[in-house]
Amino acid sequence: MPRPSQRDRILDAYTDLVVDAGPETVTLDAVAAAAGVSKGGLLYHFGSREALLDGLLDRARELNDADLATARAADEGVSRYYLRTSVDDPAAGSAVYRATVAMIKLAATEPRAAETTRRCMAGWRAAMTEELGDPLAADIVATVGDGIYLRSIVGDGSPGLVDAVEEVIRRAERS
Amino acid sequence: MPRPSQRDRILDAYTDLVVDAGPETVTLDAVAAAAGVSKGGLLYHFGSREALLDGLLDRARELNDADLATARAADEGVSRYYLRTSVDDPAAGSAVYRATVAMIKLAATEPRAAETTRRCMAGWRAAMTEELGDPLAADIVATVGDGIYLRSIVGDGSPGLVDAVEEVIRRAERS
DNA sequence: GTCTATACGCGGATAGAC
DNA sequence: GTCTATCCGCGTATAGAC
Repeated sequence: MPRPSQRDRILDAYTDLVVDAGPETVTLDAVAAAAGVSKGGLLYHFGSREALLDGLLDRARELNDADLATARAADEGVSRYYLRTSVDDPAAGSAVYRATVAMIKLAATEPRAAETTRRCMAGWRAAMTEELGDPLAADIVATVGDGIYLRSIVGDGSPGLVDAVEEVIRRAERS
Repeated sequence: MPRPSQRDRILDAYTDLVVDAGPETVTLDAVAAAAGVSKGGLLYHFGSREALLDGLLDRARELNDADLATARAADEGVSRYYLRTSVDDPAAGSAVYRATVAMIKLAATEPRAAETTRRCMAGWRAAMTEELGDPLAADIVATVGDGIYLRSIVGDGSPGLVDAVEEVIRRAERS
């Protein structure tokens, strides 16, 4: 992994700010300061606020797709992988996780972000349906994962589910 | 029910705008126009943007509490009631539903909204735990409901779950 | 490539008429 | 109580130096 480009550093800063302050309060000034560049410098890399959003969304999508690929290749299976990584802590979370949370927070306001989020969710649901065979079981697992994301958006964890991933899947599968 | 006060009309307009455009784009001008008053008129009733937010949050909380009380009294039980009403369509939704969606969208940015949302969620979870006995089953049902809300935030329905409410609860309960 | 300085528009809030 | 007019601050974007 080469050292992160200036572009990536800026996107990292933007992502972090969105995750812990919310989209509305994030200004170009704040992003620039957090990334260690001036506003002018930021606007050299991303011509506008919208371009910055697109940058975040593109990267979120890439990270998501890579993560889904990893999950598909994992021994534990997609469902287990998804549920397990959904209960991560947003603050200490992985790059994918933080990008995803940022994307969802942005989705409350930006149609583009909502669209990208739907795409990502659909990918996971499809993979889980494929894996579990039973569409309803897949839908339950996917929805539980989505619920966990919503909770982290509102600053709530899902402690009860962390240790119950196996059992949740087992119950979802019963017919 | 007396005809809605001007205050309520304004809150209705604000709620609707947040639900279908997102918090970031909603200006006092837009709210005033939608409510059929001038910006000055709006600011007579709510002294600031923040006061307007508080108004929405207070009402959302009231509506939520009343809804929870209804659910507790319902023959079908809290879990079934919660899941069933969670799959409502946001556009055509009830007042509680729209207020809740608005609150969650606001939660992405406003700590106060996040706090209120957590409170509301906790109330439902508690009621379901009480009802089902099994904490994990309650947690699963609650999380599925939350996931359904997240989906409607990003403009996605949960068609597969609409007709499967009974079955979802049945599976969640299995131990 | 990155910075400083500045122009510009918009949204929030106030003052005061009616 | 509700309106119009106006002010002010802030955030985006541009121009141009280095």
